[in-house]
Amino acid sequence: MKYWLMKSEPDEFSIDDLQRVKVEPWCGIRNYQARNFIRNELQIGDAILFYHSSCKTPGVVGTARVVGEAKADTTAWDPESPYFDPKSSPESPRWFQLDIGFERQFAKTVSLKEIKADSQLEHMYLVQKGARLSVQPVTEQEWQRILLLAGEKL
DNA sequence: GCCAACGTTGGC
DNA sequence: GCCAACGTTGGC
Repeated sequence: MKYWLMKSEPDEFSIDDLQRVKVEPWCGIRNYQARNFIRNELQIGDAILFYHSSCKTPGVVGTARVVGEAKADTTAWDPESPYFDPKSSPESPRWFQLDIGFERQFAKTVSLKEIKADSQLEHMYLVQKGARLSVQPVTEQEWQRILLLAGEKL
């Protein structure tokens, strides 16, 4: 089992939304590196740190799990969708999505500020300069450290 | 709202 | 294949 971090803008889709719907098709990824992770490396059962970005307190707010296989992102060929990409088609899909299931919401957000200040997390991809990937790998040590900072049981 | 750091596009 | 222009991300 692998560990990942996924970013979401809470104004668009928050951990509360995920808790409500239980399972969400994670679509709209339009970055090739993130696409490759989604399509090639994320597997059912993999664990996800759910991260809120572009908000008052950016940080990890809970966990989720991969619950579905990668499949073509149909929003890419929907002209009405904000994620429309004319270069993707049902015959040759360019973008992929997969189902994410709610796991837990932390009682306390592990803020980006805290993560940056933590010497054990200084190598996390998230805090590297210019790191913007919305889907990124996390080590088991980083996973455990984040849960510890959240005051959660592993 | 600003802007640094990237990624993408498209002319050449 | 180069690279300038443009678009996006996301913290502040």
